Amino acid sequence: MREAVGDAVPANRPGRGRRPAARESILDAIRASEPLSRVELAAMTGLTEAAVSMTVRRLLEEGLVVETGRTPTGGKPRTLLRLDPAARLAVGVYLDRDTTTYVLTGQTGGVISRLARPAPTGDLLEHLTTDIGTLLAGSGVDRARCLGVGVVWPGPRGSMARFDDAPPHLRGWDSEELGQRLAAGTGWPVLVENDATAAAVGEYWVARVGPEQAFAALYMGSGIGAGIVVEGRAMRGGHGAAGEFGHVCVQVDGPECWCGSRGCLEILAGPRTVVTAARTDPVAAAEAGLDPSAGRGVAADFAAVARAARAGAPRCLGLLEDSARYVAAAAESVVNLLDIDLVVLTGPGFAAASFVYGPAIMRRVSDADTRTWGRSVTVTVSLAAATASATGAAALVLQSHLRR
Amino acid sequence: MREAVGDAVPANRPGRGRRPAARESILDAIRASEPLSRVELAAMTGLTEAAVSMTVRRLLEEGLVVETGRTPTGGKPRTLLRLDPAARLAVGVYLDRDTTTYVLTGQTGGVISRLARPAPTGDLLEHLTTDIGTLLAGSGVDRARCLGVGVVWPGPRGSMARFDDAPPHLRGWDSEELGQRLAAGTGWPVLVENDATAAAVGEYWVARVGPEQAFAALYMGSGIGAGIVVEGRAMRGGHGAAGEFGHVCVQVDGPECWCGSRGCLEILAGPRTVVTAARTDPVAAAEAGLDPSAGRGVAADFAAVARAARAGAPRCLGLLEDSARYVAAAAESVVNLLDIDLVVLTGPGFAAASFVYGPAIMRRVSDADTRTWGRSVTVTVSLAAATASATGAAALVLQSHLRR
DNA sequence: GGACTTCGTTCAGTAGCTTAAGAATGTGGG
DNA sequence: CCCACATTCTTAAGCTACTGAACGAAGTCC
Repeated sequence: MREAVGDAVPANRPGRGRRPAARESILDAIRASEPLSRVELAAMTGLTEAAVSMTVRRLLEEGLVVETGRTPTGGKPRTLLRLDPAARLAVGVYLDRDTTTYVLTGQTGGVISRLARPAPTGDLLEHLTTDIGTLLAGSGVDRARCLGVGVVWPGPRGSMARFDDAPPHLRGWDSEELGQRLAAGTGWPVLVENDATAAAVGEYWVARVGPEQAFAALYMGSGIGAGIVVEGRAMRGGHGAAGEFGHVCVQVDGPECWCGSRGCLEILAGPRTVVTAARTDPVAAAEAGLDPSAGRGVAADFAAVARAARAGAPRCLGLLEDSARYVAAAAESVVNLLDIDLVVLTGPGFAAASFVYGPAIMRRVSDADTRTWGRSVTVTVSLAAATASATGAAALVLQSHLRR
Repeated sequence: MREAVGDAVPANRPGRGRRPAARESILDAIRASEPLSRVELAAMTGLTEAAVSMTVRRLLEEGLVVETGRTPTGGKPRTLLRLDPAARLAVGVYLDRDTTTYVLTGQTGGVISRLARPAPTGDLLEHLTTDIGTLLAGSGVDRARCLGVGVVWPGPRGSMARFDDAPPHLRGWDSEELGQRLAAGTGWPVLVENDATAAAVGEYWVARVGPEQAFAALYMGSGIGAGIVVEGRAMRGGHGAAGEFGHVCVQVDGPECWCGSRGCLEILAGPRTVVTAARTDPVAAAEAGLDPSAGRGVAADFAAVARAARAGAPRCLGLLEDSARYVAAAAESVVNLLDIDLVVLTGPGFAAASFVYGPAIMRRVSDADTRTWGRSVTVTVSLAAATASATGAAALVLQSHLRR
């Protein structure tokens, strides 16, 4: 029902036999904690050693996994297994407002090559197809190894039509349709996802988060969202629109939000709000070098404010700290509601300003934490926050394929 | 890892074969939409008709399912299948502050018999064991049909020790330990869960919610919590402490909460706050007939306030409406964050006051809904809100067993 | 060199599904 | 009444992914 566009793996595979559970759990265990030996895999997955042995043999034959080294024990040494990074590839595309970013990643999520283009003015589909071709050709890899394409755009899946401020080149598109037509054009399966969920899956994949951790990725781009991964599965909600972190209410009677509600995080503390405040405050605008008459877009201006704050500009720092108070409160709500263990800040916004937001969230969460809940939540910043969406899109493809 | 106390069903059952997926999906489909024929089951579950046929035969032999009636078609009529309500039983126990409620339910969640006792002053375990015995003996059912005992207490799983206002008879207990010792004492498997999650599972079970609905049960007892069920699975979070709806922040710089944070829903709008406000406001206290010097406990006083409000008392109504504004905002946060389709109000608090909270939540959610998100969230009140915890506890047992 | 330890594989058996064919049970037409 | 026809359900054979148990492999220690 809720499988993504182009996902070629129905829940109950027709034909003979069922979807092998061993394959998925073994690959996921190796991904999260490589290198691992077969005995360790058996212990971690709960499978028998025999089952592990057979499944691993198949994975070795397929080239997904390689044996690398051994560790001495009392008896026969363990043979260590890793994912072969180059065995399978995936393309991730991030359709930002003014830039389209393409990445080609290997099986472990590492970026092999990258391409950035200005947002297309002509036919979106044509641009995507040719740019993906360029990316692959330029990196000289075997196209047959590529598993598919992940596409991320800002905002939830579905139609862009209902958003007033949709980027012009995306206006009128529907994510399902885009996915299907791109799949038809390129011949690869295409997954479409929102930026925050993709970033969460990417982080889960690249940062070796285990399925035992309840995990939330807070994503700040031109808006603010959250991707939530529990028990190794991304939460997409009833209609693929989960993660609207920006519309968590942090002030009952706050200002009206464009969504029709009041006091949403987005309107109180979103990047657009921060930038607007900076543009209209002469001091802050001067600190950040903003041109109040001709803003260069939310993302760029937000980054400028963050740079200024980092360099010591007090007014810009103040604006960010105001915003961070709200974000921290909303983050705490999410942590409390879902019993989250790990919060990762990611996306271009947090990439620029995590030095303010990170400590603010950590303070707010840890206060109640140790005192009341007897847990400890970790708050970190993604290592590749700026490009998290695109690599996340690629990780989506890897995940969906390796779970086959 | 995160299986509950006494749960006899590990994720990968040792021994021969795997956990049969067909059994679970068939039982769940019948539960949600009985009566169903075998062909319909095949269509709904994605299994083949042969698999359905075989699995159903086993279920018939076990007595879990019965054939009841047929519907004409063009050819051979369909044989309709239902759960046999009395085939399996479960006991649910709700350890409230001053009352302990016991229910015995059948397989469909219907209550067969009920027992209420004042909270024990002596040995908790002994009281539980004998009362459960009394309940079963009094209803004259076959003890062998009983699958187990579900126990619900206010607050998350784990130790009660860290809560200052824990009821005296529960103080010092840890949920794991209680479950294990009760299991040892009675010989039945025992599951322990918090009130909100149990109520959510109960509602999911009894109200025939399907797994395609993302579902949140908001529970108001002496505190306020949420149980979240997505894709048919209760979300328990990293440490079984998910659902702390009461500690969603609805006002960044709101008053300090006992949890160590600020502006939590609980402190702004929880039943305790409402009751305190009513006790200290002479007008409201008079309307509700509260004795300001000797409150009868939060639950009772809250119910009194709600009764007065329903009868037209303006001050009490005002207090509830104030509270409802906050609850509605927090509910909206949850709906937006998790893309929830269905919100059910349950627990004694909402049982008494849903006439205020229901419309308030509905208004707030539906405003942004149709305008922005193109979805439609349903807000309803549980049919058995007052006893939802106890029946939910029983439903937990049914669910865990039938998923074997 | 042989006992011991630990790791990994092989082999037979089984549960839970599949596909494919057929049996059961109704309807409607001559 | 009997015979197509439609539809539902069952049976039979086979495949796959596992399990358990025994065995082979590759080291260490004495």
